[in-house]
Amino acid sequence: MIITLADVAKRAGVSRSAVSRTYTEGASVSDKTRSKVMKAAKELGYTPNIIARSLATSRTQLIGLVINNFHNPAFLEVLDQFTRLLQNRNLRPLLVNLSDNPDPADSVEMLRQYRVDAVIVASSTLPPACAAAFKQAGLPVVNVFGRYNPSPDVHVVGIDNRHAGSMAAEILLARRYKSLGFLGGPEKATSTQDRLRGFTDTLKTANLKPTAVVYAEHYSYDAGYKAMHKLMRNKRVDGLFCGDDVIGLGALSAAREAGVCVPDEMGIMGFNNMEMSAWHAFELSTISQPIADICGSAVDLVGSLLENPERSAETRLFPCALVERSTLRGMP
Amino acid sequence: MIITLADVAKRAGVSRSAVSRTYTEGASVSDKTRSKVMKAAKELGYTPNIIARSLATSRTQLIGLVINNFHNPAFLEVLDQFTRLLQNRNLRPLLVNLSDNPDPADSVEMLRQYRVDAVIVASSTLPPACAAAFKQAGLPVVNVFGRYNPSPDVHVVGIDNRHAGSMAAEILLARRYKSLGFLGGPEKATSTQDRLRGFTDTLKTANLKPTAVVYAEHYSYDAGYKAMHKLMRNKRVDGLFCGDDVIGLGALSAAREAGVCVPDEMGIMGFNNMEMSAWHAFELSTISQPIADICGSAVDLVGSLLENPERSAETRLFPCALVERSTLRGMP
DNA sequence: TTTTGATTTGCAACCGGTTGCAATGCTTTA
DNA sequence: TAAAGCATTGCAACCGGTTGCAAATCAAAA
Repeated sequence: MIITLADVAKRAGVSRSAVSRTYTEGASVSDKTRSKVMKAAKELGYTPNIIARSLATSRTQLIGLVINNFHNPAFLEVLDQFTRLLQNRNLRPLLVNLSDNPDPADSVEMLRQYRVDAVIVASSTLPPACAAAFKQAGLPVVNVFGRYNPSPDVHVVGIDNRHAGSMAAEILLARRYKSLGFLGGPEKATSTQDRLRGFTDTLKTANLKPTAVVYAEHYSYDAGYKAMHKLMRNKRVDGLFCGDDVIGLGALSAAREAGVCVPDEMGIMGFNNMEMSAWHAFELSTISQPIADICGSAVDLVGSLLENPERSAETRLFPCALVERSTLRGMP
Repeated sequence: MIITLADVAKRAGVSRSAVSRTYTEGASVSDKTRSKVMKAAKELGYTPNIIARSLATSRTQLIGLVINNFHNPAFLEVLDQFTRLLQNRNLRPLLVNLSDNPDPADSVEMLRQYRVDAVIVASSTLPPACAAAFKQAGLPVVNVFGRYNPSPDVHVVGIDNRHAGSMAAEILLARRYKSLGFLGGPEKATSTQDRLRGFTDTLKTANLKPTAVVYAEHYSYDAGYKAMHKLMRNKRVDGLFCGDDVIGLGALSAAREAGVCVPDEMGIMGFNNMEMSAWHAFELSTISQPIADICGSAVDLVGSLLENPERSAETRLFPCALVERSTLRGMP
C-alpha cells in the first residue's frame, strides 16, 4: 500500500541511491536518471518519508515552539508570524503549551525524544531558567521576548524592557504628569520587574518616585480593572504606565467609570499596541514592540543555529515606539 | 556522543530487545531486567529516539493541526484547548498555518511526508474541500467548526450554524424587534451562508424577510464597523445579528457613534462570546459555542481514529446558548 | 525428579531512507 | 587512438529503534 523509494527505484529501473539522490538538493544525478525517477514517482504517487530521512540524517526540520501565554490576544500575531516564517524555511513548528505545568522538564524530554533541531521559547513570563533547561539538554534555544542579560547563556531576541520602562516615564513626564503610577503585569514576570526598574530609575533622575506600584494578577482586562480600583482606593495618581494593553484597557475602563477624565485629569499608557487599543471605545496610547521584526530575527537566528549550533549566545534587542492615541495629553 | 539503545543494552548486560521492551507499554520484561535497564539508562542519560521508533512502528504520534484564522482572538482558546488535550494523550501538534495559501495541496504533501497519524482542520472559513483533500491523501481528518453535512465524507465536530441562525432570529423576534438585519462574516465562508440560511428560514415562518443583508470583509472590528456604516446608509434596521463578536463590536461602536440607542432603538447580537464582549465598554449580548466541549470531542474522535482509521464519517454537533448582556431588550 | 506450561530472553530481519566508496561510463586532451 | 579526468551510478553499511519466532528459563504440577 505504502510506496517506498525501493518501489520507485524498481519501476524506474535504477538503484535506490539514484532515487534518493533525485530528492536530495545538490546530489549528483544525471538529467536522464532524474526524469526517469520523477516519472515513476508521479505514477506511483510516491511521497518521501521524512521520518526515515531524519533518522538517517539526524536532522528533523522540527522546531519546538514553546508558549505559555494563550490568553493574551497579542500572542496570536506572534504565533502567526512564527508559523509562517518557519514554513517559509521548510521548518515545522512542534507546538508545546507550557500553561498547565511551568516546569519545563517534561517538555524538554519530549522535544529531545523528537530530536527537534532547535527550540523557540516565546514568553515574557517564563523564568530564564526555563530556556536554560532546554539548553542544558543540548538543544539549541532562542528565547524570544526573554530577559536581556549582558552575559547571556542563551540566545535572546526581544526588547529592552528596562529601557521601555524609562521611555514610559519620560513620556509621562514630558507631558507634565506629576504623580506617576505603575500598574504592572504579574509581579514575578521578569518583564514586569525590568520595566518597573527602568521606570523608577528614570523618575529618580528627576528626583521623583512612583506614587503607586500595583500588580495585576494576570494579563487580562479583569485583572487590570481590579488592580486599578485597588490603586485608586489608596493613592492619587495622575499618570499611569500599564504593563500591557489588556491590563491598560481594564484600568482605563475603571478610571472612566470612576469619573476620571482621561487624558486631562489622568494620562494612561499601555504596552504592546494590541488591536483592541485602537478601537473607538478606547484609543489607548501605548508603546509598541516590533513583533514582526522580532519574530523574523528569531527565525533567522534559528536558521544560523542549524548551521552552527555552538554559536555563542547572542542578544538581539529591538526598539519600541510610542503610538499616540488619546489617553495622553499632547506635548506642551 | 548520542546514547542509543545499544549503549544501554551493553551497559546493562542485556540484549537490545530487552531495552526496547522496557520502554514499550505492556511488553514482556521481568522486573529484574527492567530495573537493570532503567539503571543503565539513567546513568547514561538515555532518551529514546521517537523518530526511530516511528519508523519501525509507522506511528508518529504527530497530529497535524491546520489553522487559517490567526486574527480572531477566539482562536486562542481553541489553540489552547487543542494543545493541552493532545499533550494529555501524548500526541504532538504539528502546526500548519494556511493563511497565506488556502490551497491545501502543499500542506497535504508536507503532513504526508511527516507521516502524521491524523489531521485536525480547525476552521469555519476553509471550504469543505480542504478537509476532503487531506482525506483523499489517506490521512484521517477531523474538521472542527466545519459545515454540517447530512451525509458527510469527513468527520465534523462543531455546531449547527443553520440552527444558530434560526436561534438568533427567534431571539430577536421574541424581543419585538421587527426589522431585522444580518451582518455576516465573509460571504464565501460556509458558516456565514448557513447562519444566513437559518436566519432567513425562521423569518419566513413569520412571513418576514431580512431587511438588510451585509457582509464584513474579514473577521475584524474594522470590517464590522465599515459594514455597519454601509448598512445604516441604506436601510433602517432595528434588530441586527452579527456573524461574529469581533464584527459585532465594530457594528455596535458604529451604531452608538451614529447616535443610535442600543438596545432600545436597536438590538444587536453577536456570535462567539469572545472575552472582549463582556468588557464594560460593550456588554454585547451574544451566542456562545461550547468551545471546550467541541475541542474535547474532536480530540476524542482523533483518538478513536488512531485505533480505527476507517471509521465511517461522523458528525458531532453541540448546542449554542444565548449569553444575555445589554445590547438586547429584555423579554416582554 | 520429571513433565508441562507460562514467562522471559535474544537473534535477526525489518522500517525507509542516506552516503562513502569503488566501479563504470563519458568527454576531453595529447 | 590511448590516457587522463570528471560525472554518474550502484553496492552495502548504517541511522536507532521494533517484533515474530524459537530457545531458554523458571515455577508449578505430577
